[in-house]
Amino acid sequence: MLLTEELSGLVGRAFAAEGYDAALGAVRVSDRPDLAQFQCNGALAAAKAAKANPRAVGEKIAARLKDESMFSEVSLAGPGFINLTLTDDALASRIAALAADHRLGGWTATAPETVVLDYGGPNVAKPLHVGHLRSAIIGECLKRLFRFVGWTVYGDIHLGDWGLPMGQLITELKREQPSLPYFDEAISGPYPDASPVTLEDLERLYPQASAACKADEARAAEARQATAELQAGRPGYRALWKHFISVSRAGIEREYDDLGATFDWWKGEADVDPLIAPMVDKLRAKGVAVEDKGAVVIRVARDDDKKEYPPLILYKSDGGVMYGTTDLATIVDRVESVNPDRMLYVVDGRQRDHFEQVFRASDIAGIYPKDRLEHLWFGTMNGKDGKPFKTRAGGVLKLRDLIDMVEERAAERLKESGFAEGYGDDEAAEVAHRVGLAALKFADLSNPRTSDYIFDIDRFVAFEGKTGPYLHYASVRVRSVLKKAEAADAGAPGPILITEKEERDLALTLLQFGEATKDAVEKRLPHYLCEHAFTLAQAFSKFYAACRMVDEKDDAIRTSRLSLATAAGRQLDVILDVLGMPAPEQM
RNA sequence: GACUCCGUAGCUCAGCUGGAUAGAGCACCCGCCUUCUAAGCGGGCGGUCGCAGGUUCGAGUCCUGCCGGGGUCGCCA
Repeated sequence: MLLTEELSGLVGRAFAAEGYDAALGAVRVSDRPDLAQFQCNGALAAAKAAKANPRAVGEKIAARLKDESMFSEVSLAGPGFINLTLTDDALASRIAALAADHRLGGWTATAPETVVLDYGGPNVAKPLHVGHLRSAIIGECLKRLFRFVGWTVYGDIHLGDWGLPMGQLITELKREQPSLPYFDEAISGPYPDASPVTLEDLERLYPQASAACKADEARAAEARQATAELQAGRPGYRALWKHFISVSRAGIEREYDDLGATFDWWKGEADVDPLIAPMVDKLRAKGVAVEDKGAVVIRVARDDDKKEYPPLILYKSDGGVMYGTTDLATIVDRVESVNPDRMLYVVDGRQRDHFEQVFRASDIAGIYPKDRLEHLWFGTMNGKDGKPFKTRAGGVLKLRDLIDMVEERAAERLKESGFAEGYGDDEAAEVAHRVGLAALKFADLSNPRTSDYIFDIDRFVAFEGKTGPYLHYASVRVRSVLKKAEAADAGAPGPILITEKEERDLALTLLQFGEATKDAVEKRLPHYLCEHAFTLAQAFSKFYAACRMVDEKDDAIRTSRLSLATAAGRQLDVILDVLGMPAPEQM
């Protein structure tokens, strides 16, 4: 049980004994650490409801708590805050339990769920750019976090391989190499096994095609036509399209691998293509899908809507499908395959209206209830000027280049600081990779998911203060000092004995891990976990600066500190693993 | 125009169901390596919480209006 839950239960019983709602006993970490470790504000709420004096209510509750042996102090302050401070013995016994737990006090879901987590969402032929960063990083972290608390998670990359860009690629290639057999309607296969394009070709063709279609309506129409024919099953286009996907996927896989993002499913929009026709037929029969202006749609607007929700288009008037169609069919697919308790989408907030449409459509169609579909949207990534991020040259920054930049900077810092002395080239590169990636990930994850995001290179390569590398540094120092202790035969970690303020603060921080994981899971907000990780690293750093370990003469104090350091290091490493940014062995 | 997210220290941001003296990090200034990694630790400077009303014993937090910015608004994804 979480410490705050244990305390809330205790205080809640005191409220109940005085005839109040036990829920008023909610205890949380104190806002005023100078006054107490924990606080309960329930007396204020109780007094409000009962029209009584809050201090009088507080006095009665406090009086009932004074006998509890785990408190060293129970007091009433201000308008009616109940302040609680634990005895060092009570803290020590709870740290002992935490250290014995292989999850270091992490929260365990009371009702574990099975969920599909949809994140990543890269598109065929488009190299990943900074815009893909957040979905990958947040999604990967949520996947690990949910698993950590006991959920079953299927991570699906949901590859964009079925829309208009495919038709644009086809028509663009046709202009360059019109003699390829894929374009000859007289030929229906077999087609060559070798791809007519390389990854570099695709990355050149797509922007070319995209620009051409924007500038020339005839080209756009041509691409739409090709898309519709591809989706209708034209053999040459299908064969060509398969090459696009396999060539593209290899590159995409490599990039996610560098980011440390892995997926259980590599499904694409096209995988649900066979489900679309039967799905739409069924919905037409039910009267859910209707014809409108030549298209087939599901109307999702409600009378009490504040804004106008356009219908979800299943078939365009040219017969092609849209991403809303594949999104809906993907829900069908997920219900049929694993029938999860929930489906979660880690996608940019600019698509909120779209998901609202899809979720409503799913609900109306009876495919899957809306209240189990969640769009875990994240903020828009802007440049320093508040406008959509662009490089100095005005283009998009490739993810690959960003990662290289950060790792180079990490390597430089490693050299400057003299940390890399004695490391082989391989290890130095590995350290730079881990530290650089942590800088990148922590800079992203430590913002609340829903906040808009100022993309700032300088922030990503800053390794001081509240950063990923700071967490790594703390982790490495724990390892290092424990190694030194072992070499000096300083004894095994012993019973917890709290004497110094820094020890007490570290213990209290360690005990807050459970709440941090619970908050992060329930709100689907990784930054709660980041906040805790930083507080923990800070508490350890202060402890490290104030409390000697290896050469502390008092045996009991020394071995206790080794225990505290061990617990702190293990908890930090568990968190770094969940955040997807494991620390190097040394740095 | 409608809807939506947002406006907190010089900069980037926290602030949980309204509660005590609004917190971090960076930047700036001062101090700390003959002792376990100074990517660290301690101290200082810095805020009319966009503006104006309202609800409340109590508002950065809730309500209304205004100002300023981002985003979305049927056959792109």
